[in-house]
Amino acid sequence: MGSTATSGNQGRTLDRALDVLECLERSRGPMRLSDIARESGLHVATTQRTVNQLMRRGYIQQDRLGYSLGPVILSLAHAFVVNDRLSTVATPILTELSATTGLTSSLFVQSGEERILVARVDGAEPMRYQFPIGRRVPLDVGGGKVLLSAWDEEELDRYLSRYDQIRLASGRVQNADDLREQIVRVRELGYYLADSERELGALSLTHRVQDAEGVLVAAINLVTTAEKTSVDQLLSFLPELSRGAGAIGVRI
Amino acid sequence: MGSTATSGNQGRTLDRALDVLECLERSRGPMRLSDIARESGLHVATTQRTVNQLMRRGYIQQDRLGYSLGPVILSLAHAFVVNDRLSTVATPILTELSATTGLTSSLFVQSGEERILVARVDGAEPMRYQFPIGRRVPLDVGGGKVLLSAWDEEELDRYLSRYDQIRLASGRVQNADDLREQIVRVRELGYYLADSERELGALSLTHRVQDAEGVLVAAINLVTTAEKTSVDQLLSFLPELSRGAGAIGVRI
DNA sequence: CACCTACTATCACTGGATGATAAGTTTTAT
DNA sequence: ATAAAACTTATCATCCAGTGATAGTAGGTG
Repeated sequence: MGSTATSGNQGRTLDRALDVLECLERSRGPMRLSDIARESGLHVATTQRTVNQLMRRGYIQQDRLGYSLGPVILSLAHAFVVNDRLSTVATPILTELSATTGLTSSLFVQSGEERILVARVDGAEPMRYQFPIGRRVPLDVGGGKVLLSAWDEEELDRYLSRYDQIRLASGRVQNADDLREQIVRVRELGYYLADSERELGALSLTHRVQDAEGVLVAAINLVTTAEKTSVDQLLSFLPELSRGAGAIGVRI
Repeated sequence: MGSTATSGNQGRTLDRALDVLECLERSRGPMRLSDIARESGLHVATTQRTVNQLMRRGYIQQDRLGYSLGPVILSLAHAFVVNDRLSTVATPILTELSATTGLTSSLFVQSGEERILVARVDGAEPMRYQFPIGRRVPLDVGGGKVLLSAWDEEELDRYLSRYDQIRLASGRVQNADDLREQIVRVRELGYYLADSERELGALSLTHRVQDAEGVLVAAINLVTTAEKTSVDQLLSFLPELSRGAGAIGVRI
């Protein structure tokens, strides 16, 4: 509920419209108007106007069961895919990385306090469950910490001070201090190894991607399972992973 | 310029924001702030506010070269793909259609005065150039006429009365009368055959998709080239195409 | 160093967004 | 079949957020 918007109360209209869109994004299956209103904390009349405006533009569609995202989203996504420098640069490098390691490799970027998977190349034998492109994951789990490690102290402090309150309820095992410790280690090493963190037996090795000026722009990782790959084996791919990250960095 | 928005002057803010997004959608490569302002006909200050709001939310990203669509678009698109009833229902049917015919089959829906490709399954030997998923095409070219054929007279009249003025400039061969004639024929037959209409040697056979109540919800087509398939051969697939359309229709 | 361009910040004004209310419509229950 | 419950659309006075002219700042170029 309430979601991200209305910080300070400026740019309300647009923020609310985006709230509505992301409401539908999170929902699986169509939503009724009143569902959207409740979920996003808006007045029904406001929701109705917003939804209709988005519908007129094709960002939302309506059927008997309710409202859902519309086909124009696909048009935007296509434009993103063909234009985005980072993902187009990264894809061939991920392909090579997956070829040499036999594992699934992927690239994700930060967006707010989440990371978004923008490219993925499957390994020799794809895993039973792969993150789909476009998937959003919070920054505090798994390889997201690589992105957090680039935050300046002030931002990080603010984030961590909120962290315990917000995340304890949603069932995180780690607390703010654990997280800070992990972030510090990532800063030293430049990579992060996640062992059964998100799912039992899931392994991932994540490395930061920096541009020519040294600013963090993304992260790439190799993901596998404990059955297929040992931790040591995975770590042995670190040079390849690091080289891949460097190759992406210089090309943007 | 000016684009779709500001019809009547209501819901301005949101419409303008969407204009900005679609501005970036059309552009290949990043745009400067002033480019966006000029292209969308907005004041620079307004553009700046809008762009920053969209950027805060991840719908737009900025690099040295300018602004472009952001990764959140991918998240929305992923949600659309997994939720959209029509495209998920259609895909297996398109797969079967492509298997039996050996041709590329696709599904598109109407959005405003354009159609959007929402699903595609490649044939045995994919063509050199395929429409990508998310591609927008005006309704008056090729199989789009199948969607136009479902418009009621009043809407169609208004559309056709604008047609000559708007489209003659953008190099269409057909005029409003030609178009009306073609639409009438589609209404009788239920399908449309496009022969070298968009590109020389390109052939496509498009059939309407109606739901249980008989309202048009989409169109499916088979697309091929003159070298690979004769017009008669393509027309011989009409029963399969029609059956596929029916199968989609009843499942939604 | 001066010039140009791109972007950001400020602020008074005003018109569009807002939300309470009510009417209309569809779906569900009895 | 009828009632009722839920969902959606329409109306409108109030007021605040969006607007855009202006000015200021940063970054790059000749």
